[in-house]
Amino acid sequence: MNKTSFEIHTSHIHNESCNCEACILKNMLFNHLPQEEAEKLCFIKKEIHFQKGEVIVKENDPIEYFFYLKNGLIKISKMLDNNKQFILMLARPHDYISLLSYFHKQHYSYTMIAIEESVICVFPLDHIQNLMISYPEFTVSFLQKVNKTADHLIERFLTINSRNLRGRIALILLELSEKIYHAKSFEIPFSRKEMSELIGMTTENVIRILSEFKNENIIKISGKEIEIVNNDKLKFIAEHG
Amino acid sequence: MNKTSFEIHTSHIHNESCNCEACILKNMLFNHLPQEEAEKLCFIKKEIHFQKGEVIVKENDPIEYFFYLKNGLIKISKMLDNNKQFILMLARPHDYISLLSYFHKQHYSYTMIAIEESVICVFPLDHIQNLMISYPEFTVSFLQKVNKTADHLIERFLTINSRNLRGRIALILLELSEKIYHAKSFEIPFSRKEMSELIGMTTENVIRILSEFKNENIIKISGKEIEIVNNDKLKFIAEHG
DNA sequence: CGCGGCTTTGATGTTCATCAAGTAAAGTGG
DNA sequence: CCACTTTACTTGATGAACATCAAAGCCGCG
Repeated sequence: MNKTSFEIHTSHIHNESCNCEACILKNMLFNHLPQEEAEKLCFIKKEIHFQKGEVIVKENDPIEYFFYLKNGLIKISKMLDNNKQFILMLARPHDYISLLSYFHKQHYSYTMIAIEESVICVFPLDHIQNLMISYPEFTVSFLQKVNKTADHLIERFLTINSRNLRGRIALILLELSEKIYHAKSFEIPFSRKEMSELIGMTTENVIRILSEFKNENIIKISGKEIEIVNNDKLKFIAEHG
Repeated sequence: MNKTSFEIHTSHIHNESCNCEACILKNMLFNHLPQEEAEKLCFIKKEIHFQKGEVIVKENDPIEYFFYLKNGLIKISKMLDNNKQFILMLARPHDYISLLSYFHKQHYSYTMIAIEESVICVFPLDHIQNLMISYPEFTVSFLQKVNKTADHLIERFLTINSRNLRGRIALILLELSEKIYHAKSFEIPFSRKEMSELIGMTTENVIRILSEFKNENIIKISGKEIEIVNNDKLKFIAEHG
């Protein structure tokens, strides 16, 4: 509980040859570092693999590394006072989700859990901090990323909060379809309970509304397999619901 | 509408002698600048005064200046899709609220309105940006501030959202009493309508619950004058309500 | 086979928004 | 300063949205 999950899961670490050009160099953040620093980073980094459901970091874990999501999908959540989880957002590669907690606290404010098989790249925290002092443009681009992530998170929160339950379910289905899977048919990557945590409602009502949508021929659904049949209607519900 | 309020209100600008030692030097942010840069900033800055209710910046205004709140109290809000305002947070001096929008967008994400007589200090944006490149520690301290503000905002949002209406009213009354005025008796700095926007409920219910608290001898209230009589009970409601 | 966790549906009750209507307060123009 | 208008505040009645409770089916696992 008071150690990072990184250490718990060291068996997952893969030390690979430095083949991250495709990742790092495409990345606007690292564009602000000279070639040699980028290569050094690439050499230093460790890749850690997580299976679906594995905890990457826990709320209140000490921050000991800097990391970012190379590929996969994770959920970022926070415990509420009533002992319920609330999922703040889903994060994909290049969302720089780790940034939200860094640099002003010693401990993570949020829990991050892989909801699909994911790979994160881990760097020594002090190395990144030194780079930030040496290359101010690098730091500024961090700042931009943090602001963008925070804005997105607040926007999402406000949007979900101003919708009724049907609207919320519609929103999350569209998010999965458009932002994550880019497809009308996909497998919902979480349980009904997780889905309820993602949008702040009860599990029963998630199920009820999914059934409604099914009966209204807006979706086809069986277990976690879902197909969006009437996309326009779903969009209408998401906006006006 | 497409100009910043700063320009609309130029009559408010006061060019004063540089007497901001008490403000800037006490400030951890500016500790990362050399003396001469801090003095230059102090000389460049313009102070702008706002009366209660005046708009400082509007959502979607272009960001043309860097500013921070020297003294006073402001509310930061955002328009929801249903055309209702939601107040994200109250900000006091040194909250660096302006930071939330900077550096990744050309326009403000939020509206900021003075709810008490307030003074902001305004700097040319490019000057600050140049300082950020020249003094990385300064930039890092910005990053810390932004993260802290974002964390606080999210925390507040989640807390309010997991309470029933009585709990929300109790929370905001305690926030005013403990964080803003440091007193059991104070004048509520906003209307019942604004209060409802601050905690996401209807005006009618704000009034209803204030009346309930009055009848239960938890508070004395008359117009905007309020006195917290039973602080423990209010705290209980805020935590368990 | 039996147990626990996840899912589903139905019945019930609470919480809260909405509507309506009236009072108080505050600004406006003559 | 007073009549007038507008805005803020207050209370009650009603209904809708949603949580909670209860019960049963399903499925994987030991």
